[in-house]
Amino acid sequence: MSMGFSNAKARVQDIRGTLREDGDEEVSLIVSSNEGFESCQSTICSHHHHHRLQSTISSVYIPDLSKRRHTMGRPPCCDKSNVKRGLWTPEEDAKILAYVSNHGTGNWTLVPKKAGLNRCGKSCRLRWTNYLRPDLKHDRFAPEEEELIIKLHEAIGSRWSLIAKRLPGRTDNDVKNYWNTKLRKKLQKMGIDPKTMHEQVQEYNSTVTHPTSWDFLAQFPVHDTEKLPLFFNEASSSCPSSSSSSSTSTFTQSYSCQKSQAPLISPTCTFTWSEFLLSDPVFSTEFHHQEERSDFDEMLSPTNSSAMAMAQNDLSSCNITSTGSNYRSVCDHGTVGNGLEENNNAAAADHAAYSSSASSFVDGILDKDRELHSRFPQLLDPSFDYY
DNA sequence: AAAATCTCCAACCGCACCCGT
DNA sequence: CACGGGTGCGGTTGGAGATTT
Repeated sequence: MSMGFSNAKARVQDIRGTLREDGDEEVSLIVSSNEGFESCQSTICSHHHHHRLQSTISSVYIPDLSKRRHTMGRPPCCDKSNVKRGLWTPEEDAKILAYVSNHGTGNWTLVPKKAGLNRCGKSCRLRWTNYLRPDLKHDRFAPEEEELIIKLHEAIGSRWSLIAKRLPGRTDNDVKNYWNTKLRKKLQKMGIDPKTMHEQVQEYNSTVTHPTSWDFLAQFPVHDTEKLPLFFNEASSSCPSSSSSSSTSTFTQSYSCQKSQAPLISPTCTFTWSEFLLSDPVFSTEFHHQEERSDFDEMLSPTNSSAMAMAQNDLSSCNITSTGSNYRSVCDHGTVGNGLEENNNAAAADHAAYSSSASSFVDGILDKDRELHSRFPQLLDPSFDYY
């Protein structure tokens, strides 16, 4: 049974909390739906930053109020305004939850009045969409999520809402904050300027209009789906040779030199961004909305597809290295040589250890970079010809 | 130990777009 | 077509807590 308040199928009838002797709080929710009433209980642990109810309606999110920061984003912009701003109290959260569960979302300007809140409607909407929504994740970003954010940002820039839609349970605000506080700095430390990368992609995209470039890149071969990132496996369901893959097999193939192995690849197994995006339940649903449709029509149109193709190319086939201030795709422009081909296999063999040692995508890149340099010191030789 | 600096992220702002009238 | 309310979105802020000096 999966419930979400956004469609008003479930209604919170009552919320009660009891403080236990150990400091944790016992929370009881009475939820009704068209399937009847349901009671669920959970414990808010004082040492956990966030919390989800563990029950059959685990999608209902109860924030850990004990750790809430008592800060404000900014002081009230208008003293004449009589509405409250700043952090939300548990009581206010409960009112929003109760209101949304009873009435659903929409018409947020009426919410404060109907819910008995001294807030502006916009603030209520933000609180719901960014924090209280039951389908939100409140745990740390996974390496797979990092990877996806980086690649999508490279392809489409800071269109956080679109990126967030590829990350179930994450809001645009989450992604944006994570990018600004973590990922951007990590990339910059590696000598990668994310802004420049995206601009280069855009520039390349604007100069390359010949459809064959898209055809070539879009059909960039996939050798072995078992080694592909998880989200590519999702997209490659049409590929007869695709098989299931564990979520740990995320990184290695991203650094393998696919292009040099093109002859080995079955021509029947291809990948396209449009397939990738449409294959996702979240995306495919959203794609029916006109706004997103126009966004992605634009993004995926033949004349604008090279950016996505480049990103796809990068994702599926490139050997990313970070040497000094350079960020380059070793295999982008030609054969690298037997060494790297060999390395592809070696990298696959090393996959398990590699995945477990890398704490994040970026860390993974750095690890892989070091590994490559130790295996193939000729890559560091200035006379080495990539082309 | 205290001060300075950095990190994180919830919340805000303001613009643009959608949609009904 | 114009208007206005509602909503979506990206950029920005600011202060508590963490870390460094």
